[in-house]
Amino acid sequence: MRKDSGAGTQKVTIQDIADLAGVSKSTVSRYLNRGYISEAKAARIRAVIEQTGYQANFFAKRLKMKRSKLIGIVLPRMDSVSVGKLLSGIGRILEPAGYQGILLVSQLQEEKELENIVKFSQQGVDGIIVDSVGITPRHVALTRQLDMPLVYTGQQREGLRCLKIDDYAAGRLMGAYLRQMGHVRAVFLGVSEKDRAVGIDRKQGFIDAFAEGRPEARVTFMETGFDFFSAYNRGPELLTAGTTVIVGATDNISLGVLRYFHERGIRVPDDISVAGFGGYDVGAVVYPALTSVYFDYELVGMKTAQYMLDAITGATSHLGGLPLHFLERESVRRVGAPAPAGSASCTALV
Amino acid sequence: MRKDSGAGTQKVTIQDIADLAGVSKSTVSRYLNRGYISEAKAARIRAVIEQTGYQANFFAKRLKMKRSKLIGIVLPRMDSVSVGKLLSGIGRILEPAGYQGILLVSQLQEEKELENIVKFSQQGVDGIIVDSVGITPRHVALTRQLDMPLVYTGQQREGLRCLKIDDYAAGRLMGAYLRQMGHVRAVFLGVSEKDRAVGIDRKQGFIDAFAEGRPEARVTFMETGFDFFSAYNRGPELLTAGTTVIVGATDNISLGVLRYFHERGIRVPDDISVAGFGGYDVGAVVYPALTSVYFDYELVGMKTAQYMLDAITGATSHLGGLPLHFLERESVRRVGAPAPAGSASCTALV
DNA sequence: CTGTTAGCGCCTTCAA
DNA sequence: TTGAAGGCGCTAACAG
Repeated sequence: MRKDSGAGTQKVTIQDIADLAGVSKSTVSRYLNRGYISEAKAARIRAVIEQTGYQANFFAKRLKMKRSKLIGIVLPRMDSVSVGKLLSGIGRILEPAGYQGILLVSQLQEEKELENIVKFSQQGVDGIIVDSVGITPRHVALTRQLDMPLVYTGQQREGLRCLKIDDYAAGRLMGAYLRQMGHVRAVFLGVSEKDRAVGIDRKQGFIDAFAEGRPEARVTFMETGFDFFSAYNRGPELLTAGTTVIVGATDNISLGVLRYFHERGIRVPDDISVAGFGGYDVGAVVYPALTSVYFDYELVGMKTAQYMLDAITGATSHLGGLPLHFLERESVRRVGAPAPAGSASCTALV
Repeated sequence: MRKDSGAGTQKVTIQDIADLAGVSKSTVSRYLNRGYISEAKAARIRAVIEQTGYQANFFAKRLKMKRSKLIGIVLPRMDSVSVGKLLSGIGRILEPAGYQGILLVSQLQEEKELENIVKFSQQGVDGIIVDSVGITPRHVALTRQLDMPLVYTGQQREGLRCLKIDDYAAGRLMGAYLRQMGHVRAVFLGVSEKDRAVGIDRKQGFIDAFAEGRPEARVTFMETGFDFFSAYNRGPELLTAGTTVIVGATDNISLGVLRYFHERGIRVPDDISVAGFGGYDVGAVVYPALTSVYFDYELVGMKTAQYMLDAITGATSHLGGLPLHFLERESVRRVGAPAPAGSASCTALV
């Protein structure tokens, strides 16, 4: 005798409902997938399923199907706004396609990142999205080993599926803006060069556009971490002679700088200008509101997920570009002679 | 002929390595699980596994085992610092225990939250953690239906496994502090009462402690959303006669208020005090730094996960309390006569 | 249109 | 200790 109701999910199998409906397993299976059954039996089956609350066993199904409808997502960390947005974007695409994301966090460690990729591949996910902090040769090798598609975001590497904002272009956008605002000497408060995207490309883009055709322009580089506080602690070294603007590689860094200046009674932007990258909401709430380059991480997530889906189905991807948006707010002031009008655009499509 | 190496994971089965090692499937299986095999065969098997890079098929294993080692996590949203911390905490416990979290996001919709729980139950996870925005009778009913443990966090409900910070106590902590700082008239800028934890408990705790034994004390309630901007927009209504302090139900709300006051040239805390809840890092960077009650969401995550594990293994949980920490920073000033010394403690264990 | 027959890859008695 | 056999729940030919 079988528990007829109330009891938990998962106990009743396709066989049970076949018996109850007086048909065979395969008929039920057909009903469940693409029909080809008489309306009469379909109705009976439907009724039985209804009243038993039958749910197909996920693992049995996957074992047969060879496709898990699961996408592994490897993240460097969890406690970051940009990661949150990225995930929202990924989910926005994955969910309607019937896929589900499953996460593993690498805690900013390369070793763990690799491990996580391997772990996912063992679990038979259909694809892996990696928000990497740095793609090494080992990543490349591993990626080739795997028999499932990998899509990287956050970092870029020749020959791999990658999708990220154009950090170099973002840097240029900021560099061009500050140049046009008349700044000549800047401090770029950046992060480790191990992070190629943020540590190198973004910085280099800035320097290139800032210095372009101006031998007198000077950018001093200083390194810090990703959080407010480590930036705050670099505060005392920031004010070198002639510097008129501090550019943080991320908004968080710039926020730390803003705080430091506030405590020292140094007024922004009157005494010195500050700018950042990311365009987080919080930058609009502090005062002065932080001038920044906005990255639409949610869109990055969406495109990355689409790239993944295309890779799975074998479709060719037409992803278009990732727009960069310049947020001119309050933390930068114009210095020296006014630049020629109309020399800076506010939105670039790269 | 079989591809001997290089090729992807997942193709080689237990049968393959049995053949290669000249033993039976069951022997290999035994080797994989708890041994009981001669060292000789064990060595041969080990070698073969090594060189083939064999990985047990996840789904086949789960199908047999009835345990997935997967914990479903239902989140209201992704783009929030507290959710990120919560997840970090959960991962910290789950991972060493050999479990893995798998996420579904409800986008703050009750309907989706319920759907997500059902979805997980179908997938055969071993347990579900729900960071809920409001536990309804339907949640209660559904929880009873399921044959796997559910643990709620974020909200509380009799008869369900719940684990959350004590919002009432947090409210009291703030209320007591402001009272002791001499404030008499406050505006509590809170959220919808549909969110019982934040919308009701936190507020009520504040009111109770703030007004305790002081018939002259007055708290005006105003409702807003969870983001800076909706709080910012309530700015014009904030300054009612005699009000000396604005308490935001979350730090984000208070940040919006701070910005509004800044724009109006209203000085904090000289002209008016502001305080919040959450104790996010960013509150330390704005100026004045925001006085707040700190919630250790990472710890909440850890305890929640532990609760889950205990529920799975049938162990009884000894979870202890969740500490609340008062962050006295710069945004509140003392008004009127000094309160009797030593009447406020800075840390409460609840 | 439907039932029968095979497995998917793994774990687990059950004898040997 | 080991191998053979059975089955987890489901899908996918294959005949009818």
